[in-house]
Amino acid sequence: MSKNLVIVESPAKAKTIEKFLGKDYQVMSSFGHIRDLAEKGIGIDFENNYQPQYVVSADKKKTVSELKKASKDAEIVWLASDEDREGEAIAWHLYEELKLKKDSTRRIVFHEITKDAILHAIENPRDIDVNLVDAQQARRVLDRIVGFELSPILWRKVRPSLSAGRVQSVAVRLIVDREREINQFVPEASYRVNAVFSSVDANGKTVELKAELQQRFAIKVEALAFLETCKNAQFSIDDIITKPAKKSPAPPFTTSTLQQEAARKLGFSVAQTMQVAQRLYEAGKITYMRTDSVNLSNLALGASKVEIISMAGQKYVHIRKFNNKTKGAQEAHEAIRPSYMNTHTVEGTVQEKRLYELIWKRTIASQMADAELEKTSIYINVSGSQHQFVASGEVIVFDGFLKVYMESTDDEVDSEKESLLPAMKNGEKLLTTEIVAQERFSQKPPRYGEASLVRKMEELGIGRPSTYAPTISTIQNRSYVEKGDRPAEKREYNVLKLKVGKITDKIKEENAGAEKSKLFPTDIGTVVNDFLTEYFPTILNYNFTADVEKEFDSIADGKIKWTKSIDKFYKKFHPIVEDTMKNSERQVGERILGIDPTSGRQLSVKLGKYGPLAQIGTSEEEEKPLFASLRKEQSIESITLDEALDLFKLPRQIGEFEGKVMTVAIGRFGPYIRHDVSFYSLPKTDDPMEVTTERAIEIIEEKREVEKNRIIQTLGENAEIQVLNGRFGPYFTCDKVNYKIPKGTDPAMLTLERCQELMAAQPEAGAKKKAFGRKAAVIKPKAKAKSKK
DNA sequence: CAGTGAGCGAGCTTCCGCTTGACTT
Repeated sequence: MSKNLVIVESPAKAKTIEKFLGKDYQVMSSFGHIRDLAEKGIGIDFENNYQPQYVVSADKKKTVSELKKASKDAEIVWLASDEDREGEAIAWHLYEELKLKKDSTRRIVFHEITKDAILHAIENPRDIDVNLVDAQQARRVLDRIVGFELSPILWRKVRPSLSAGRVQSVAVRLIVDREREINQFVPEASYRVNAVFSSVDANGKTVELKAELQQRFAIKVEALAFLETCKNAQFSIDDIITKPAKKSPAPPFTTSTLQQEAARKLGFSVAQTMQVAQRLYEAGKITYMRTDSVNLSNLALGASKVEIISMAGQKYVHIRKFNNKTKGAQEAHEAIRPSYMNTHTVEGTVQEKRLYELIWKRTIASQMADAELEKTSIYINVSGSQHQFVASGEVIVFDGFLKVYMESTDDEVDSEKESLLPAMKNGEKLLTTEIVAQERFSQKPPRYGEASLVRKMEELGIGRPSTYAPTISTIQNRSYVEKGDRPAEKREYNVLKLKVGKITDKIKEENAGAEKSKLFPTDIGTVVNDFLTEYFPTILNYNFTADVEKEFDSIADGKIKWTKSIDKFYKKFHPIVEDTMKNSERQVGERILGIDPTSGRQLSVKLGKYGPLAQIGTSEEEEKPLFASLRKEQSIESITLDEALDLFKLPRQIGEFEGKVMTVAIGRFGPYIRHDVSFYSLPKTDDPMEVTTERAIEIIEEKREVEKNRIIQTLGENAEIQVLNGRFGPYFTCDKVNYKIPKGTDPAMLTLERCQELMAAQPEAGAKKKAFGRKAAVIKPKAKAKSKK
């Protein structure tokens, strides 16, 4: 039996620390928080000064009893949870729940998992910081009050099972607000002028120089006038300016920056990044992945230096300490870095390899020298005009950290890469090959993706490293926002070109504004957001979290009692909750679009029981209203009267075939043709409003042809085995279970025996389920009930 | 797998932050 019990939050951490401390120390993990407010009801005693009702969570019962047992046997219990608000609370909950004694309990903290740091911590124990614990209790109770009082309002006024909270509701607001900005955005056009100049260099060779006019023209007439002056103008170099410049590396990764870079460079979703990082962490390959700190341990700095020297040389080393600038950062851990800097690559899945490599490069680069550049600008005069062209180029004099890593940006890639410029002299005369004035449009604000939303949240101090990924999932699970693509829109632009003394004027077409995997607000998200912002502007304010954080800081500093702080909030908040519950209307987000010209009745859109719908007439009128669902890509907010009217043109009869009527309509799975009792999906290329009788018959016959070819052969006495052509290629089916056919086997040549072999080799799905179900039943009774069905 | 849209009204849903597994097509 060990004399000392050390309790940390994470089991992987426990394993590492145990190695440092030797056999007198047993290290166990609490797996995070061990208890929380009661799940049933609100879990706060409002009659008794907001007394929190704590309960050991169901999944922590086992952990707690194990810890209790070990703590009884130990002489000293060392509470080594993280040094932040949550960590302090974990230590306190452990102290309370394990019924520890003050004399035999020590609170210790360390920011990095190194032997020195841990030994140092053991030598410098302290007491539990009660004020910091109280700040956490205030945070916890506030979040419970906000979440559990707002959500029921939504159940009543909008739809059951919805949710609201300090973090998620503001995250949704960011997306709704951005969507409105985009909808209201009016692109501004201007003319950008580019020229290609030529000259002869010292060796008599012709060289080219591309330059852009420093000013843009707002209107076509001005651009044309400028090109006119260029017709007979002289072009000469006015000045050449060369300036040194430098680029510095980005700091090492935090959770948020790792999520952003993995999204940009590897295309990972936020959740995927965290899963892969978790595996690397558990394998001991990287430090903890949920952190807001950019700090590196001295050990890591030293190891980085060694690596950089052996890889690139001493002059590439530049050891830096980065400062954290993010709001509310609590810095309980190090930045995310490789555990061993001399491990350049790891074994594992492709994803693990790629993420590790990213982390390694980012860490190493952060300790490397600045890149030194030389920026050159050549200014070119145009006789008869005060405007100047400028050509700019950039040369890397010393690559520094760029040798290993370059941070990506969200901005569209600037297509004109700056590069080396030809050698030229002041006053040199230039000839033009062509000058082009091209109409350009200002860009609308980009929609948020998962990672860029996380970045914005971090900037506002909303959410924590451990909650970014879950919050992003929650707002999608509640259908407040959806991840989706928007195709590019065709846009015309004007090009004026001056070449060999002649100006041509053309209209060209471009595709602009395509977006992939971005977050779009749904109608329900918009309705919920508008409702909450109207009635609870304080909570929905982007600064609400930052404001309450200040309050929590005061509590942590001992300046104010946590119950007093909560009381002040609750006394203002709760009456609004009651009032809203009683006096607000049911929220359907109705918009009246205008009058249906054929019936003269009102046309409106709103949220219905099964989603957004358009409605002709009102329920007060004698004649019943007509209804039509909105299409998936339409929204209450942006649909126009004409678009809504079109919805009522379906279902549409499109003639007869084999004596039966064909109708075209749009269902849950998109546009389809209905003929007799069968349904035929319309290919994407066919517009349901345009489909002709002939085309419909063609589609029906095509589908029948495919159906006919579906069965390759049947086997067995009662034809119980069918070899079929499916969406993913040939397969065979028996007893409603599908089986794969190995590559290289001709499906038409399959024999009954071979099929039976394959069936034996691929165990039946039902049997598998049963086995899992029984195993699960021991731990979770619910899983058993599920698998029986 | 493709038509809905009013309604008896039971009993359910929900927050944010710490941490890992357990389950599965």
